[in-house]
Amino acid sequence: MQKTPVFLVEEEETQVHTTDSCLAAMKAVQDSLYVLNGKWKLPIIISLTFGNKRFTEIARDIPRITDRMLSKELQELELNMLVERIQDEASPSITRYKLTAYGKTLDPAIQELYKWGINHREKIKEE
Amino acid sequence: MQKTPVFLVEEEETQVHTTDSCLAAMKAVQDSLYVLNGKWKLPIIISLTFGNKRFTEIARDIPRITDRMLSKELQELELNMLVERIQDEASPSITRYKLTAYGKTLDPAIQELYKWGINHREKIKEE
DNA sequence: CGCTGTACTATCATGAATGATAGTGCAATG
DNA sequence: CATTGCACTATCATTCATGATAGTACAGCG
Repeated sequence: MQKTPVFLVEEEETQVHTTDSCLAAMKAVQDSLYVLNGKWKLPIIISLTFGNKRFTEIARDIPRITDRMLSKELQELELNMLVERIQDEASPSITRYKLTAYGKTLDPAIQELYKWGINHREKIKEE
Repeated sequence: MQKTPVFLVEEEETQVHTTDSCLAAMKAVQDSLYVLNGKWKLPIIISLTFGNKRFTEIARDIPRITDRMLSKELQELELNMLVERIQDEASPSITRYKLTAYGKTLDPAIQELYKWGINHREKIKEE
């Protein structure tokens, strides 16, 4: 069995060939976070998992968000095809936002972050 | 079969009682992100999932990170009990960092972010 | 017609996060 | 014993994300 040429010392096992897959993992995760970056993207997405919403409805869902931020983040989410702007057919002056199918693929990740957050809050309380 | 009281359907239904669980979800997710915030926390954690490492080893794993940032982030991760600083018993001048058991509980979330990141990169390539 | 609500955009200010650079004390190494 | 590597810390500069505030165009409503 040939080992790939790593820096080693002591228990070689500790360090064997970390870097490739490690780097790949870091990159992938950073790709995700890049799309979700900023303070408000996930709150917005979460708000929209509860139904299609109008601008002000989202704003009301998310404490302390400003119009400027909501507008900006929605645009970025649209660019990344996570969120879609839709016009009401009946009254076209009404705009709504909805999660795209692609946006919904974030659900498993959000679920995990949700679970961990809940758990973490518990843990903190115990101290 | 009783349904939990959810929103659904146009008009009033769209907004019925979203806010409570929605807010809870947002908060939990934000709790998670609060702990993982910054550019480097997840890369560090990922690096450490590949084995206990010394300061410079982690630094080498993560392109472009500076000593200052690595040091700072490691401290925060320690404070949050995700990472542990350990002294080698044989040669106590050697410091290593390891993921705590608690730190490992982040794994499912990281896995999902990883999967999504991979998938997203594919999607982008297709365009 | 005036008022309120919606869905924004524009401008400016600020603070926090990060980067760049330098320096420290200690250990091991040749 | 000089040099290199390790594991940091300190200081300063800069950028970027966010916040604060104001303003716009359009619509529906009474």
